[in-house]
Amino acid sequence: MSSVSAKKNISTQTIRRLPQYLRVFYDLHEYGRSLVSSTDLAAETHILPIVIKKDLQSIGAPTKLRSGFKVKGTIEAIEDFLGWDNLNKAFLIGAGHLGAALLGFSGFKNHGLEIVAAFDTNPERVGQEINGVAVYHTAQLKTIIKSKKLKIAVLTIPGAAAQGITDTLVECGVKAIWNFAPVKLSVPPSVAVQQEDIASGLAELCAKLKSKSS
Amino acid sequence: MSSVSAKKNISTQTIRRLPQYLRVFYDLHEYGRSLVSSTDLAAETHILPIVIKKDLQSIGAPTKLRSGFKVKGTIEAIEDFLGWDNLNKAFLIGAGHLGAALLGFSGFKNHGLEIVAAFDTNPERVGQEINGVAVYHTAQLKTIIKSKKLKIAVLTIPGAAAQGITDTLVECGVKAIWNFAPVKLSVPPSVAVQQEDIASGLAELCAKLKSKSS
DNA sequence: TAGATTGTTAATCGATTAACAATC
DNA sequence: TAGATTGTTAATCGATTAACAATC
Repeated sequence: MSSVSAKKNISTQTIRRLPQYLRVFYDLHEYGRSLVSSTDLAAETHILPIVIKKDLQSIGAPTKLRSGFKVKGTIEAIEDFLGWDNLNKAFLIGAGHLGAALLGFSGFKNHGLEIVAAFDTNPERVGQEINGVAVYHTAQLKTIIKSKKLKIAVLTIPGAAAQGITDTLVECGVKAIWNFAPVKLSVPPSVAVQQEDIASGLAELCAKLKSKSS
Repeated sequence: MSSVSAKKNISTQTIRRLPQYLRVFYDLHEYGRSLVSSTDLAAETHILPIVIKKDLQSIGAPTKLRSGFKVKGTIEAIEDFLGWDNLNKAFLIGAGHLGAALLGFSGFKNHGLEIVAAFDTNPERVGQEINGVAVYHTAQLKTIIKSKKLKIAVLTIPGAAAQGITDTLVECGVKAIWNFAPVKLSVPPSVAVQQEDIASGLAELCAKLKSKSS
């Protein structure tokens, strides 16, 4: 509990928008812009300027002179807030289609995440390398997690196996689980879980489609 | 505008939870349950019973006797609400890692979606078949969309190409776009867009992780 | 009946949007 | 200065949660 991060309840929605801001700020920085106003950002992102102002304000993005946010400082503020200022080592369980897609997503390096190992039970996959990441047998899970002191897991396995594996992960001291299996995981309160459900987005799309074609 | 669907503003969050309910109800139906109470559902899903009651109520799920929701009828209500009662034919653009993962996700057939064609510009992929879906060259996009009368697109291409392709899709009469590229798309109001940003979930996880390890 | 449940209205909470003063 | 901007407080909107009557 550092006195610096006197965190004043930053909303989930704000947090979800931060990566988008970060991408825009990276671009701006590359183009040499040092300041940018919330109205300019609004034009770029299609988000209302007040929302942007509030969001960036809430994480303490630096903003001098009435000429907008400091580009470099805001990048640092977002990265710092999310802990993306240094790479978090993570591992992935389930090297199927989705797992391989995530392993191939080089963008994670801009997002604070470096996947350093993958696990699978399928003999065809074990021993392979996917995008430079070695695939180990799940039997080696405990040993490797502990020796490499990995704390972040990405779960891309079928729902039926998810809770069992999760229990093992918790035993091994894993602190965060990014779960793509469509199953609510039970974990002790000290472990962070982020649940992704691809079908939620599809449901939203279908509802929009229906209302448009009324 | 059928008088049946006198839709009374169903919240986005409710819509996003529907697929989860649907999965549970499929299971219940398979196990032969014909009725289920919101308290039982709450135990299964870790969602508060009042939330479940409200959600299902809002889409008109049938619920007789003070003994809960009718399993079969609720499945039909959810499927009907989302338009998942008959399969929507869709196509995918960008047969890279993520595209292949989505093509391999057989679960879509339970979710009202059938991907019938894929497009890519990479000569190594064109002409291939991924999970039984043919990969065509993007040059053939217009012809095939129009001849098959496809209305739903799944975009798994790099951000830089997304808006250009989108313009073509709109020209061809596409009505819904599920966009996995990290770019806000500009479309006419008659077209539904669902934006997915994988980084949002990661940001949420990192924020949770930080607050737990304070 | 007693008890568990839905149905429905009200209260709370949180996030977005508006308004406007302060600034350089 | 004039004008665009941040800073900050208030108002609105929407979603969640609580409360309790009605039901079989």
